[in-house]
Amino acid sequence: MSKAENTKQFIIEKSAPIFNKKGYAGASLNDIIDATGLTKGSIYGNFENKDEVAIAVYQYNVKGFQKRIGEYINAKKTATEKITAIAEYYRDNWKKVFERGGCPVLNASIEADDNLPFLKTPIQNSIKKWAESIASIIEQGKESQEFKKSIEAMEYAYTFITLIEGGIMLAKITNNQQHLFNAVDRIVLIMNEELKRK
Amino acid sequence: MSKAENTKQFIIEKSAPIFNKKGYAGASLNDIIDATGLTKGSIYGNFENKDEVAIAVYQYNVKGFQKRIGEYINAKKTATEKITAIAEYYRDNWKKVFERGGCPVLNASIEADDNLPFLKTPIQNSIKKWAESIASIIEQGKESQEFKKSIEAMEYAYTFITLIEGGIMLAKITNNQQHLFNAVDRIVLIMNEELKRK
DNA sequence: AATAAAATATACCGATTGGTATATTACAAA
DNA sequence: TTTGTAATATACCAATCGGTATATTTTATT
Repeated sequence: MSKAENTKQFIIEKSAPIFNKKGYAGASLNDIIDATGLTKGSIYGNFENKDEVAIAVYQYNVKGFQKRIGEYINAKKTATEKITAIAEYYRDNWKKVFERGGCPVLNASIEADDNLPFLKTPIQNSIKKWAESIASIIEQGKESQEFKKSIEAMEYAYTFITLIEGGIMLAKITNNQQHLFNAVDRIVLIMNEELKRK
Repeated sequence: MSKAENTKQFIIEKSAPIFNKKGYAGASLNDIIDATGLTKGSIYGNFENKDEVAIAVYQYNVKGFQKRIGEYINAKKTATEKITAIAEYYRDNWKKVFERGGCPVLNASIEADDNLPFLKTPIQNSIKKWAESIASIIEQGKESQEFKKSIEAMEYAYTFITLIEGGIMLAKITNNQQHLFNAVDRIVLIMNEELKRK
């Protein structure tokens, strides 16, 4: 990695929690400067403008999340265990997730949908990718005879995301992680009651 | 209503969609000035500062939502019908909700939880109130023998809110209202499968 | 109609915003 | 070790930010 690429990565990593906590409009260049210890010239030498930083930070945040939950999922073999691992991930890591400012997908979605067109496409793509990765687990379950063949994998994937995001929002604002636990428990319940072959 | 009270209300109404779309950090005083046609002096003659406007606008947005969904719910008699009316409300009004910038509770929650302490208490109170109003419907259903006596009303109320908020977020950012429909359909499904006496 | 008070408008404030042009420093190749 | 270039720092910009002090207008009371 070149020095510039290194600095670029450094800026992204240091700015990541700022954008996720304060939002795009709330995160100022001075915040980035303070967090990195760099100067304005260095920021703008590595990024065209604030939008570019925001996009890079969003991608970084999502990638980090994918990696962390992916480790949970990939440690399991069966589809049943993998879906259960999603719930386990949030049970084990809700605190760290909250400390980082919550789910980057949720945060960016709420701010961007009416206001930040340049962020919408990256967000939409990341959600689609996320849903597809859950759907592929469900498809695996169908092939392994764990789940019913008639199941619409993508529909259930989006339902799971709905529960996760709603649960995070509710748990975070009320300071009560139980709401998130209930949400992810329901994912497991839906799997057992609707996906599983009986 | 005095003239000042009138102006205050006028400012709130005109600023409401701005705050709900742009967020607190994104909505500037100039936005409020443009939307109202008033001047800075008039704004600050009726509100102490921007925070006060934001709080008043949030209360107004929530109150409006409560009124509109309340009309749907109060038009029904049985608890079963009332819960179903929640789903019907979003099916019928998703477009208007989206045009207003989405759910004010969701929007404000995401922005405030790490960033706007002055808004957290109003949000927490409105969520609690919302959950209690759903829970009271469930309690009504328990008394009328529609629902099982063993049901934890508040827990289900929060699950329904989780589904609604997650569904709105997903539908809005993907431009696909079906995600919201699936979420509210699941509320009805949960009612039929878990709340109802068999 | 005169007057007091309430409401709104005007004009300004310092601080901060995102961004740029230029100067300086660090680094790699010869 | 010199030299060209890449990377970072400094210094500045106009515009906008939230907020305030004061002037003006509108309204209600007598």
